[in-house]
Amino acid sequence: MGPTMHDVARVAGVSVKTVSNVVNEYQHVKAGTRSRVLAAIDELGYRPNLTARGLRSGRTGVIRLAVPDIRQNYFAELADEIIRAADRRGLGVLVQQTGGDRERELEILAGRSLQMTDGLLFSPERLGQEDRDLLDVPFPLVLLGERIFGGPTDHVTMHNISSASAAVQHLVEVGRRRIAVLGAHPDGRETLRSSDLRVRGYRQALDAAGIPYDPDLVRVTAPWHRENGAHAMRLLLRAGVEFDAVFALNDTLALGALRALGEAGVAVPEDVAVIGFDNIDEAHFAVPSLSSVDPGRAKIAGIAVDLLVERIEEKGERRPPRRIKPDFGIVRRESTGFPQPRDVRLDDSSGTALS
Amino acid sequence: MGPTMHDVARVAGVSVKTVSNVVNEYQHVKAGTRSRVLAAIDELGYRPNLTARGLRSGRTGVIRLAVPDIRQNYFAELADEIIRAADRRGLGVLVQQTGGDRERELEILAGRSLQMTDGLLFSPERLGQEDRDLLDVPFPLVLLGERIFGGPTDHVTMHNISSASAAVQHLVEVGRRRIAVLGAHPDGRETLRSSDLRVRGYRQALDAAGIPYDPDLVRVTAPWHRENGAHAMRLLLRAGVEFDAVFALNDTLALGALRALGEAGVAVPEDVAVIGFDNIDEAHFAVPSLSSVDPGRAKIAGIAVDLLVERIEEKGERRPPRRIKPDFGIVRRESTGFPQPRDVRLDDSSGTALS
DNA sequence: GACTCGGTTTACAACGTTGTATATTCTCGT
DNA sequence: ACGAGAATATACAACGTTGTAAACCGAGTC
Repeated sequence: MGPTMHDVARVAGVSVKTVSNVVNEYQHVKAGTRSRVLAAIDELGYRPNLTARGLRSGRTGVIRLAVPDIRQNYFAELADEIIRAADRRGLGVLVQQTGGDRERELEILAGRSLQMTDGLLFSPERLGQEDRDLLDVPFPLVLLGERIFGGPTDHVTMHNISSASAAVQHLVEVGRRRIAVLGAHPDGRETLRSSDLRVRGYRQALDAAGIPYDPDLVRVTAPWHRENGAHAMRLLLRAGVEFDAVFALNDTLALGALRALGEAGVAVPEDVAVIGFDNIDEAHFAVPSLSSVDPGRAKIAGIAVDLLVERIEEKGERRPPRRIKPDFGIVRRESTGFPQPRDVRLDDSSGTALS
Repeated sequence: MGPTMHDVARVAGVSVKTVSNVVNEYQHVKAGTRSRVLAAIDELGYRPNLTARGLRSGRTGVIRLAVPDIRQNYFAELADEIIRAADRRGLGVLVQQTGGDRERELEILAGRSLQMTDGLLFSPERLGQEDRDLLDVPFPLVLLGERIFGGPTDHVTMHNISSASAAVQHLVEVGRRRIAVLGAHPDGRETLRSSDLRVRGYRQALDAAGIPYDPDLVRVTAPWHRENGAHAMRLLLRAGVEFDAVFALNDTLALGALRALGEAGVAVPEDVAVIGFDNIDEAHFAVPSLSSVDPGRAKIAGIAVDLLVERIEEKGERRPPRRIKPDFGIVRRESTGFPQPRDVRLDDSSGTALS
């Protein structure tokens, strides 16, 4: 254990509180005293004990981020943005993984595990609308993603329907009419999962373009891993259904699909155009480079941290929960016939929505 | 702020210490007392305050992991393994990023930032052998990676030379003799960086196979990003140097190289065989799938956490620093002519049409 | 020279927990 | 019945920090 304020106080010949005042840059400390204390701090190599400070203040300066799996590109990139945003505000980020396990997600909410943190950013993968009441937890919580709506917490999500619709519209604009979907969810009923929302956007775009809906083109694929994208693509090719474009509900599926198309000798984008969702870094470097929906990840991270900090600093009255969706954009790349990557910003609802 | 032990004690009609004893599963508590306390805990929804516990015990149950950039596959996968290993031991992981910035790396070591942690796992990217003395820090530290050797701390690294040599030997075994290297470092002198070590392994393998060394085949490429891999590959193709294989010093470079080879219409592995290093998840799903060196990441993570825990629990005398290198393996995939077994794990219903 | 009033410094308690030492109760053998 | 010794429960202090209130100091005022 390093030296404490008491050690510094003894060396400098002052009281502990004076040391504390110097450390906390309190105004009314005489210059001479200050420099004596600073010298002692330097001499002893004193560092404030944040645990003790945390006990006094009730704050730790650390927030938790709980995601399904940090290896998934989307979450790695999200974590990166969140760590940066938190760092700018002087906060550390403790990362936890649920591995897409419902029990683990419940544990996270129960605060059963580590709670030496000021708040939680939570991106659930198995909890659903029916678990909404579990979100009423006794600590600051901001929800990420689209599995639960209308809960008692702040919620940062994306324009799933309209951005999916814009993606499909982009395929229509490059002349496609038989557009397959990869990544639908087995459950027939339309729910509030992102897969269902994105499929809804797909149907809206078809309607708007006057293209009939063909259920054979909507392929069930879960979970959204690369191999599943490839597998679903192979099945679709084998099924003999005619199609000239693919809308993959995330980039990872799309990259798997690119692989399967490559294996089968199908040219992209000549024979089949492909667009993904998430705009992960890798989309830029795939062969061919992958067009995608950019959901505004950096903004999502910044807003999420801001909301959480707001909640942490909230005194008495709790303001009502907010739901925020950043702007999205369609990134046109080779897989839909745009050789030079060009980022185009679209927005169906001018500015950050607040609901 | 939630209820404290004092609240529980009052409700249960016992002393705080008895509550503490129940919470800590101390042996000698009468069954009746225990159940009364547990009932009170339940009624109030009491949760122990880990900050206070940390102050008493001097332990926080949290370790820091500092890596250059969590978005890089290697580090995401390393972080994943470390979070799992730490979780198994009841530890949380606070993730920090240095962004490959020397100043940030120095700050990390200075403990200037957050030190409400029990120890640090540190993977530097800019510090080098000359900074060895800076590693003598007043908190438990385990070093990851190969930028600094012989420092005063425990160090988990890999068999860079022999595994690189094995990779090249694998290329020789599949009949290649003109083997290019992607990812060498500009600095001429051989140092202890992983790039230099891996190039040394390359030369050893050439010597062993009786293949002459051709400096034109060793391409300087830094940093190790996908686009640089593609760029270096394009330059090599344009340079008119003859080659029938590529050893990329990491998988990310190799994936970039695959892209450039694809663009140029060069067949992999028929015209050029490619092997990478790190065996990131993505190598498995590239087109074609990428052969690679598996450095034993899971073991690295487990050992690193174990060493750190050992240091944290160390009482008086400090044992001398250890250096540990897990076993490595060569993973043979399509890019060196080994067709990939289709091991697909999926949902029952995956890949089918929605209707 | 007593008095006021800021600036400066201090002692003390408190944050919530657990180790130590001590007190109380129980169990058992004689 | 009566200790001996174990089992059970308690009071108090301490971890390192900071808020509170009070004390101290020096200079200006009457």
